Amino acid sequence: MRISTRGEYGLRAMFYLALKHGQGPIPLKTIAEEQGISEHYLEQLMGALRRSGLVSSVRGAQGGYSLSRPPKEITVGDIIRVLEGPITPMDCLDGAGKEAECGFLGPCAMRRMWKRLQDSMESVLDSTTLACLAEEALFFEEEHA
Amino acid sequence: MRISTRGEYGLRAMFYLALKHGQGPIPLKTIAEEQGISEHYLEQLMGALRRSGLVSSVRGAQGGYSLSRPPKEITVGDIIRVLEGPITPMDCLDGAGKEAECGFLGPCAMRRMWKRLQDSMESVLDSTTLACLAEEALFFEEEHA
DNA sequence: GGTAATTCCCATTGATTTAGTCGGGATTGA
DNA sequence: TCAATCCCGACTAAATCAATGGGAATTACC
Repeated sequence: MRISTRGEYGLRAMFYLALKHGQGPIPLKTIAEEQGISEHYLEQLMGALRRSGLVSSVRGAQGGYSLSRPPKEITVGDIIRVLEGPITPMDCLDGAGKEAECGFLGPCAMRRMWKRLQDSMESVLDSTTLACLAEEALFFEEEHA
Repeated sequence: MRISTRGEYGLRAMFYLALKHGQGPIPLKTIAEEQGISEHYLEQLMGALRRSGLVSSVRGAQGGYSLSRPPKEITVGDIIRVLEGPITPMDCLDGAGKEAECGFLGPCAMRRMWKRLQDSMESVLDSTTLACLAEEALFFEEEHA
């Protein structure tokens, strides 16, 4: 039940981009250094985020990555789904016909429990936006100042 | 964010034992056949569950496994923690001093988000007992009859 | 007491995933 | 042009997953 470094690093990178939103493209190198992440590894993650449309990139000198939507329109769930796949504790909940496998479609009590778990996970991840995170970080920074 | 087969199989086995609770020890072979799980693999899981005190075992002929507490006193969370480790999306939430690692103890907005996720997961898993699952299964079986 | 049933324990293995690394090619601003 | 940057595919070492295999210890039953 762990998020891997893909999700963790990817979210941290996106959080950083949210803080810099509106300041033009940020080079990968800056993000990686600032967040203490291997540059090459982060590159792979940013590639996935770009292909999914969450960030856009500009090549060449002065290039870099930026959010393709405002921070309040990007949820943590969006990011995690791109980097970690569907948010589900059990494959049988992931649509795509896989549910037939267990042979207890109707009366599978465990499946209903897993579904409740999935719903509770998605409700947290889909209700938290990058803007939420940035705001929260700012609030607690002030409080500790 | 997936439960592995350890948690899945282990829960299924425990659910089966809950249905048979009070009928004496159930041999591993029966559980494995009934639930379609590799006997040898399930053996390892039952070993862990025994060492954690959730089931007790009787060796020799007529032996087997049984729940060491009534089904309503065993939660899904109990089982998952034994077989999958602590329920947490991120290591830094798992006490034991690991939290210092990220260097953002106070103002880490992401950490607070992960904590909310963890809480929501634990609240589902810790509030569902084997008795709940058994009851639910019975209810839906009737409904579909 | 013998035997079959059964748990218990340790080691091994093949496949997959994770968390990177490496090297180079394409694009663009100055 | 050239330096900064993104882009892409291949490779790898380590860990984890999902078992498999072999055999020792225990016990009910005849």
